[in-house]
Amino acid sequence: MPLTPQSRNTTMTATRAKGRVTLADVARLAGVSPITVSRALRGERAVDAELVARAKEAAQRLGYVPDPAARALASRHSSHVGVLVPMLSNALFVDVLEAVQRSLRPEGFQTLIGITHYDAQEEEQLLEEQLQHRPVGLLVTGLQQSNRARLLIERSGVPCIHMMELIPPTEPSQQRYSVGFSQEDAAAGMTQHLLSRGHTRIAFAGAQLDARTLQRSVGWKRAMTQAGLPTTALEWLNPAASTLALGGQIFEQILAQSPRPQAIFFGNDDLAQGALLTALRLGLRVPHDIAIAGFNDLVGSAQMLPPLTTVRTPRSAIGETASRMLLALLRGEHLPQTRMDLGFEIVIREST
Amino acid sequence: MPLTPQSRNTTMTATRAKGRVTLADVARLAGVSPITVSRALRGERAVDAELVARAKEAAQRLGYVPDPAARALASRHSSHVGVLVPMLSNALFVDVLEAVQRSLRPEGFQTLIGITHYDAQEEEQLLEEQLQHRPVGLLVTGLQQSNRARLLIERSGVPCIHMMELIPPTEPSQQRYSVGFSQEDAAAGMTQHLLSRGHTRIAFAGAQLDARTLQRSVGWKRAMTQAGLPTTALEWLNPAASTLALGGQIFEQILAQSPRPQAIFFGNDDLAQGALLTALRLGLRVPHDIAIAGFNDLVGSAQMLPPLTTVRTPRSAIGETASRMLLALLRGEHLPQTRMDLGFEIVIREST
DNA sequence: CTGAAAGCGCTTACAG
DNA sequence: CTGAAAGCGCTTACAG
Repeated sequence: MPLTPQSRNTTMTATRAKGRVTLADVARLAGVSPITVSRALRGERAVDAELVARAKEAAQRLGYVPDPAARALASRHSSHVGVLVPMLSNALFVDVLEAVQRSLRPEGFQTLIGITHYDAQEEEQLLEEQLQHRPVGLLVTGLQQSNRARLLIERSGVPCIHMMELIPPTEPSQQRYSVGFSQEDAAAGMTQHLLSRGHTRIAFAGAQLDARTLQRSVGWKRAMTQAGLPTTALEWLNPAASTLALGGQIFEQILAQSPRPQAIFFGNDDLAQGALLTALRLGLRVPHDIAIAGFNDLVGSAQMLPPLTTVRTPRSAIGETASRMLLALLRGEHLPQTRMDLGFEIVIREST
Repeated sequence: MPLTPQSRNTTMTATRAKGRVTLADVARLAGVSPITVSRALRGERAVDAELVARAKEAAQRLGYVPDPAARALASRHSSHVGVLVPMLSNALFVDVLEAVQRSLRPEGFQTLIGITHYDAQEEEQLLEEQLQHRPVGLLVTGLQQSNRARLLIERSGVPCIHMMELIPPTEPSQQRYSVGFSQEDAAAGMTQHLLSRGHTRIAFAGAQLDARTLQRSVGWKRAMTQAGLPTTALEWLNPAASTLALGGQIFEQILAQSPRPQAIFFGNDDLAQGALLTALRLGLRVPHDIAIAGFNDLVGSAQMLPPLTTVRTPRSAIGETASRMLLALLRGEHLPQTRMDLGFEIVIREST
């Protein structure tokens, strides 16, 4: 007779069929009621220390593992946290995700990762799917959710932390949390650095044209205007995805313009890296012939030729802080700050 | 009186409290039993066409959404698929993940992503966590799981597809599925290309030293040996993570050796890219002074100076095929092939 | 501080 | 082809 899962059960008497060790099994062994075991294992207070010890030992002995589905059904919420990021090919978000998982996993939460591809429709769809799983929390990128998405979040009652951007201090802070930095200030800061080098014709080139890239262009424009400089014909916006190859193309387009800008500030490092490589190919000397700056300090930027001046953004800290805020919220704590500005750093290397 | 979730319920009469629309609500509206609605909605056969229509309409009208937790509890399996990848900072796996999600989401499956950091212990841990969620399937990277991990998978009875590497044809194909290509053959192929260029001192440089990198070194060695060439003092293995910066360092180390190799085959593109940039900095002409080849055809390799010769690996196809195999398995289909060789392509650009 | 009862929202056998 | 019963494995009120 083959040893099927069924036949195996015949050898087990006290424990239930199906193989799985349940709370009832643990309770029986510990000599207490299942509810007490449940409370003991979850560390709920108001359980006698000795019973806790007995329950834990019994659970250990039987190799008991709580069933997340049963738990979710009974408690009306799962151990999932939904995370929405635009795209993993942007290394930025890989760092955010890493930090989120590193913070959430030890606390027993599973991350549900949704990739929106910078598409509000898809984000809405993903949100809907994630919400079906009754997550305990939501970590979303940016503030530009569609109206329906916003409504879905609100009505779900699930706490939501927005990452990367900051909710304007003017907004009445009602349940909306954000962790990030001012994209606009960071871009203005980089522009000021370029201005301090004596450049006056500073171009801004952005791709993808997501909200954050646009905010960076606003920061650039602000710094230019404050310096009394024109920005006309210096802004290069391309809706295509941000890549090395596109950076090279945009760079060549800009070079064809006359008068040629003295510096180009790219809205993301991959564009700047592509420009740097193209400059090398064309025999242009950076920064002597033209200065190049990037944004985000992505992998490879320090290895470029010359090494790229860029803005270092705190994405790991953002992922970690967002997770910590969520965790605090789940413990029922009140957050002293609903808006966490983690700042940025201008990293001056040799390309400017 | 404030409108709390509780008080809101008083306005609803027919439907249940708690707000959530349940199967029972749909059944009531459709005038059939809940089981019939359940079967109709899941597309289970053996339900009268008219009742199916009525059930679906009622579900639609009420905005019914099945509860995954209840479903999982009753059916003993969730809608989750566990996916294990080593690291997202290796762009390779971002492509795999993209493809997996693109294939699985439309079928109603949620992806549980675990990042192992190339650590067998962590993989084991992640596996254990994922298995608690009773996934319907597992997609894991490579074949080198720890014994305990292997046991966990086996005993769970959850179908598992291994990605990237191929299970040796000699292994009795019992329940183990694999999709990938021969890392060894691919490396041997690249080495042959280098040999065809007339090089005889061809070095191999690998980092991270995961199983696949090591298989590539074996392929390189095989091709060299077959060509009657020595490999002594030509193999450079570094356990550190594979990065542009490390590639540059290894490159300089190799250059210090004499006689200097005529070509270097890097086990991953990021290393090769770092070498290329360092060559540029040192004023070495590639491939004239030294030829450089990579592996994987990662983003940026085509933009390098000179563009990098490399092996294009079918990671999107791997993710997609693995998903499709899993889907077929879940439908109870028998897979004609338990081992899918998706091949590779030697992409010759200007660096060799 | 502890427990008996009820129920979370589905699906799985089992009848008919 | 359809349904009444039972149960999946927990936790939430509610008592004591």
